[in-house]
Amino acid sequence: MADRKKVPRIVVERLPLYLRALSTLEEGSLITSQELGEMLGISSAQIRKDLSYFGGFGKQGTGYQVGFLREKLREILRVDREWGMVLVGVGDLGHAIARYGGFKREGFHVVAAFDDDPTKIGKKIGALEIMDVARLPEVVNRMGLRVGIIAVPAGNAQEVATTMVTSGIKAILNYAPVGLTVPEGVQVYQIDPLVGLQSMTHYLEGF
Amino acid sequence: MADRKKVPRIVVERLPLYLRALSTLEEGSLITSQELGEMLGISSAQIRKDLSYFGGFGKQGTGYQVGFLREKLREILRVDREWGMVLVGVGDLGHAIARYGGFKREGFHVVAAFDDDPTKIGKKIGALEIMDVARLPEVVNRMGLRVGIIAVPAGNAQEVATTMVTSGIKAILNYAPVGLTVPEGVQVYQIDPLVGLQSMTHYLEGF
DNA sequence: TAGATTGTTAATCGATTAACAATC
DNA sequence: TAGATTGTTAATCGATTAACAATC
Repeated sequence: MADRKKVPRIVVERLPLYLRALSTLEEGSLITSQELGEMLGISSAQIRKDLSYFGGFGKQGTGYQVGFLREKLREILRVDREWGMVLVGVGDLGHAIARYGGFKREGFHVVAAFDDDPTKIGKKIGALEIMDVARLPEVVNRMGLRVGIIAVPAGNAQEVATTMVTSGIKAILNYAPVGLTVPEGVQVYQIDPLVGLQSMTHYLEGF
Repeated sequence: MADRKKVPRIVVERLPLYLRALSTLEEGSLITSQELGEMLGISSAQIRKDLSYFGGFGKQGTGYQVGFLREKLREILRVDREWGMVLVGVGDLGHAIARYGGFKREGFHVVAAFDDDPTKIGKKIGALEIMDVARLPEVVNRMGLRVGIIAVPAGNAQEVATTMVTSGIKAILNYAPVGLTVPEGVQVYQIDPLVGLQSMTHYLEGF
């Protein structure tokens, strides 16, 4: 019943996890914040608090209807539609990304792929023709794309990000191991496996 | 000068970023917390506080010696050595991971690769022969490995994680879109691009 | 020394948890 | 109604920032 106060980013980042857990359950069934919390290793209070930023989706004494809550979360996250994405960088990682079924299944589709390597341009990746990155602005504009994926080496990532932003991209999934500078209002989500490895090894005592 | 109080995980996860920034600088040069903060978009106070959990590495009035601080961070994170890693799941993503130069460059090497697909077992990935996942415990034990990477579908990830843990793995980089349950003392770092996409689209108003 | 920046303490800010009235 | 669980407020916890004495 809130919707007034600013929603912390960390709250928004938990909603996809709730969505993921709900999709393992029967549409028509009921679930309590307690049960959902146990599935995710999160307190029931946190789940109720998180949801309350966006409204009241449950029933006292009963819990939440799985299908209904799922629909509401999809609306909040705006994943109740299909999103076309532009991919820049078609190396090993780019190939894996373009082919990954987990994105498509959730409505995220790579609809254009770019590289700056002349030996790759013109080749196909699935049904997609790899294009010269110079054509990115034109394509993003024509297709009205808002989501971009960066899978180029660290040294080229900022340049690609800047091009994306000036072309109209508003959300960037960045696989390059470098922090990006983008204007206010543009989202960046950093995929950083090396940070993961390097922080985990800190805890490996005695090896 | 502290080293008493418990270090928050979020602090440990920032150290790799400091390390990354430092490696773009001259070994022998000096840097202030102010400058390092500007490079990373972090306050200078936070950098000094983070470092103070582990000791005093700077000089008042001067700043930090790049090479020295870098060495200290490498010790703290235990990345002042080579780490052998076991990879399970050799699909597109697994291939990209095994071939990724960014891990090797920082001393993280995939030294054994496994899959449960009979058509893949025996094939090579670079110099590595893909082995039956049934042999994982034996290999992890023999090679004394502590770090594992999971690149299997969501449905198999927990099973793989459990096998890894019973085999002696203490740190898991998990690319499967599912939360893992592991015993206390085992580290998990979740790579979750879909969470990234789904949380970013929330902010895309009016598209 | 004079100037500058660290390392640390205290103040602030924000997120999580606890508790319970509301209500289904 | 009686029992249960939400939604929300207040209390707690933890992380970030500000400020400054220490000191190079």
